[in-house]
Amino acid sequence: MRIVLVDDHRVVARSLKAFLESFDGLQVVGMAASGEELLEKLDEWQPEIIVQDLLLPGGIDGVETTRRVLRRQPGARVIVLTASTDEARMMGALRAGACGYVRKDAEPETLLAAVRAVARGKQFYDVPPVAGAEEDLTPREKEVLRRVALGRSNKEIADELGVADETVKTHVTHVLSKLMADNRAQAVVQALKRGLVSLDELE
Amino acid sequence: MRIVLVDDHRVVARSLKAFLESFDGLQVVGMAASGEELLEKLDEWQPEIIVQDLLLPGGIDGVETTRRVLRRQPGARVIVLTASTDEARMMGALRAGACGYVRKDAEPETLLAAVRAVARGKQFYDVPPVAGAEEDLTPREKEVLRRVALGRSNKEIADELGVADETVKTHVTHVLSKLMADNRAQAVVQALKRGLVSLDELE
DNA sequence: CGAGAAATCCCCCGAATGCGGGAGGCGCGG
DNA sequence: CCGCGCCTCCCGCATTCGGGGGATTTCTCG
Repeated sequence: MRIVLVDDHRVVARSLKAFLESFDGLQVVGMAASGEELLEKLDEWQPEIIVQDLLLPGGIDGVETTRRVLRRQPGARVIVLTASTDEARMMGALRAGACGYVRKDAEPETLLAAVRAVARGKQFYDVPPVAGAEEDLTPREKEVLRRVALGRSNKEIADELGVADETVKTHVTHVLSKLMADNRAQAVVQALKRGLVSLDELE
Repeated sequence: MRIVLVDDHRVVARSLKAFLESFDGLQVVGMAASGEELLEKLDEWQPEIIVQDLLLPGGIDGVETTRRVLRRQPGARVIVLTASTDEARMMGALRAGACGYVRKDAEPETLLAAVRAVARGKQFYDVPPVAGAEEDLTPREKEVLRRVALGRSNKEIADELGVADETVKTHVTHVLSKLMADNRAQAVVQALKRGLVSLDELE
């Protein structure tokens, strides 16, 4: 099994390598710290399985990385290995074509099982604890929410988006309602918890 | 070297074990997923070195874990291994007596170097990229900030703290100034980025 | 003792926020 | 075709925010 690890935490990546390679038949043929790096080396490595964190630095995030990898190598199998219970992002990865999902706080055997299941062409999902009602914000609402998290005022957001501030107020009201938040501060926290925006991308 | 790993991500912990034990003289004699678990097994394991994440589940966080461990085993050496560039929390751990600090996105050799340095009685700090002007909020200001992050209004905070809302306004103004934030939403983001509050503790 | 920080309270004031409602246009799928 | 969701805009209104000023007490530290 030719495996590639994608994790910006090099200590973690190298350790995963040691762990996985302690089992027969598993070989880590490459490690990347970002989506860009993975895409660069993809042809060279020709991995069968990609174990990938969702929280990656650089221009393309984990979900986008998965999407692009599978477009280039439809035969590859992507296992998402992530720390946070990041439902929105996880759903995104699955929709992007990942066929495995393991949380970092799972038993190591779980990851191993995932690798082996996926290698046999099966899917493997370390089931999330709760289904969780998918709060879907409209594209516009997400844009507004992102800017709210950046501390922008309604008027500033209106200027940036080229609309009237009444429009922004409407969007904000809808966002607050959907996130069950009483004000922008709570909306920001909720957005972060649900992975609608990430701390790292703010600034 | 008797090493104990503390990380709630079991996949990561087990992998670290594999990585560290691939070197002579290093032996992982125990792994814990929380501060409580570590404290329970401390007498049994008798570790010389403890490699510990700062973001731990359960009642006691990473900093508090370090503090308690060193109170019980002053001879033990604690290396903090953390993912986020979490300055406030890091400083807390150092003040609590940790003698090593390595970021998870460092080179694996860095962790190895840290273990070996610490084993020889030295300190090892994988220097943070920027010194970062330590914004020290007063205790009261931190209390207020936490509640701002919870989405409380000034009046609500005033009631909770049993003071007048003008007082809260003063504190909030000071916090905004110190965090260089223009409004509460930005203050929340800054607080999260600096580890003054953590996402997990918010509800 | 005196300096200074911390915490508390007070006033004024303009701007931003959040809520309620209404309303028109546009595109997509039944 | 007709409805429905999305985006857009508008009005009014009570509340909250954030900045400015100044004031007091308590406490620590040199």
